[in-house]
Amino acid sequence: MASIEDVAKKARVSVTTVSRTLNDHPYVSDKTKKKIYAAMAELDYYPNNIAQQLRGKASKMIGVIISYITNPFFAYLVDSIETTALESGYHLVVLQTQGKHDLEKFYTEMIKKKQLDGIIITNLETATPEIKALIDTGKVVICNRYIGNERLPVIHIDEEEASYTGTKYLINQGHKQIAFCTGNVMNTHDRRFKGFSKALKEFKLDFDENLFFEKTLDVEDGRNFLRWFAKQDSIKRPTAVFSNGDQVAAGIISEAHKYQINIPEDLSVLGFDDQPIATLTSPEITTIRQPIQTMGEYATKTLIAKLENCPLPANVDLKTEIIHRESVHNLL
Amino acid sequence: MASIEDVAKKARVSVTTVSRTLNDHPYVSDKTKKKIYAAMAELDYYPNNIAQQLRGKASKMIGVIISYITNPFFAYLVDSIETTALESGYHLVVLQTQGKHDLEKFYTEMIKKKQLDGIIITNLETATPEIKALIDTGKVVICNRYIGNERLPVIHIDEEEASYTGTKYLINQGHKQIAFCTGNVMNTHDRRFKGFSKALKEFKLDFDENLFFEKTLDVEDGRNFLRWFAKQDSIKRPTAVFSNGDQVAAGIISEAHKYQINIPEDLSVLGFDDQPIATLTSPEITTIRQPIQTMGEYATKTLIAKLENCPLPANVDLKTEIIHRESVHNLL
DNA sequence: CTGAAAGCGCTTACAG
DNA sequence: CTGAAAGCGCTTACAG
Repeated sequence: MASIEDVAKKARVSVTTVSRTLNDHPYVSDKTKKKIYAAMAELDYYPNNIAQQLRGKASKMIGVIISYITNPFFAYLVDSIETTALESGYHLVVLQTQGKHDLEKFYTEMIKKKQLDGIIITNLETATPEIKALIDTGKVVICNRYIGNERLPVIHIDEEEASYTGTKYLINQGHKQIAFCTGNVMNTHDRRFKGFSKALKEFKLDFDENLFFEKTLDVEDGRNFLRWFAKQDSIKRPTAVFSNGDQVAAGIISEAHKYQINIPEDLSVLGFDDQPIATLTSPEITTIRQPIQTMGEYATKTLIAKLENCPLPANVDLKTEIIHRESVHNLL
Repeated sequence: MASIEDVAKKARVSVTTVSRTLNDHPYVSDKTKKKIYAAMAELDYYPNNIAQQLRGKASKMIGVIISYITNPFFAYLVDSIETTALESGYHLVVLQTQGKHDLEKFYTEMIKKKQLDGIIITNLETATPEIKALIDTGKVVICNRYIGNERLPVIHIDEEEASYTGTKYLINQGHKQIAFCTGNVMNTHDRRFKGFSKALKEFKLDFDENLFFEKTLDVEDGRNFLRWFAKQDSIKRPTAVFSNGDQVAAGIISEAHKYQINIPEDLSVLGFDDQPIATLTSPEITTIRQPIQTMGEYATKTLIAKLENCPLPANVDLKTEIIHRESVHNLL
């Protein structure tokens, strides 16, 4: 690989001048520039980005920590982050934890090793002092969710409001026994559960603990829910389920076909996210749309602004919205 | 940020000794090591990976060029590549072209700039001399597909065989008018089309050009196909469609509900890939399973072996298989 | 407009 | 077992 020195020799100038040409420094004569460009082309020269970084240039690489890229929610989030990052000249490293949360520490150390300029963490599990320090230096931004109970700046939708509105919608359709699925374990800090409880309370409905489902995240969890449902006495069955995402909803709907359970007549299913799958099942999924793209874009712009000490992007409203399709039945 | 020199000073040894400790060099006394570790901890020292790279260490970053991460096929491929790479200590940079193939050049230049050790290209469009040179140096591996007609080493399934077998299966179920969807434009080098034609010829069936559908890639393209189908006279309609992936198949099936067209009675749909969506539609999709995970793993191991001058991994058989579900009707 | 030289933070051949 | 010094390929303050 040709180095800047090779170029300098071939063009019969100093490395300083070559470097200046590379960096569009004003004080290089056109004649010299031409010579240098010719030499570069001849040698197929590309500046060694590593050497540039050692001289203080940013790596222009940011990371995103996610659980699974195969989860469409994250695929869409990563898409939006990658696209936004590229616009500012950054490349994106995908860091999957696959549920192993000890990898979070390993990944964030990449900042200290200078491999990465910054990181976007989605669904932070625990805020270690290291991560908090990194947040303070502006090299880490949290997006989507933070499970712990400390106050931390997180870019997210209003989970409580979304879930409150969704639950109220179900209640207004005449549902009184509503199952609730969460991706976490039971946790009073869970914002979606808070919104759910608030709506219930408002309508003086009791919450039945047997209708609470923990760690319900993907298609298979949805299928399992339906299998549980099928086993219940018809009187004890919930009439609706607040599923924790369209993947879960799709699993419920698909499995229902096998048990001759009619969706939505026997069970109304409310999704979350509004992923493409929501229009591919039969019936299609009524769901709470989440502005994934805007969220990813805003998180990325915030991180890059912090990295470059620029003014932060204007606040955006991460509004959610109920998309009415076919999986919720009106009992009234 | 503390540097190796800071550590050396604090531990009262030379930087050489610190470096040796860092790299598990044998000739450092335990006593010295202890002092050094203590100093490192106190200073929260992390070796600057950039400086290490400038001294010849690999960046341990590889890239993968894909069109869209939101396409589940690529999400699964990237998942498998990332997981395999991490096992060898490599991190993965996701490089989306989003259809803009001029980005391929920009991305491969990251190798020359030393930002990336190597790259896996999926669906290479055109093999420029630069890319061919990179393949020769072992820094680029092509995975999945190469559209051009030069002979290039590509890690892929036997597309022709898969498509031949799938088509024969449809014919054996009594189908004679079979529509064919491809992601590309009409191209006699298209392996799937070759396999399709071969099966047709074998059974002395004519291919109807009107049943050939170009650039059919995603859910929306599937919906469009169904809309076209619904408009045809029943006699002119194909009885089956070789869709170019489960996304397309899912779009067809979903749209069929809206047009009162029964799948598979009115139209048999054969998918490709065997993605999770294949069990979520109603009816579920009969499809040709593709070993995406094995393919990603093998491509990654091959690239890393080449980068590290190790023996290449043993050849694996990337076998495809028809998964029988509900979307193909037996006419006999 | 141009160049010599220091230095970014490491590793390693050489010397002890 | 330990250390002084060169050098990886750049950029930049300084001098001209």
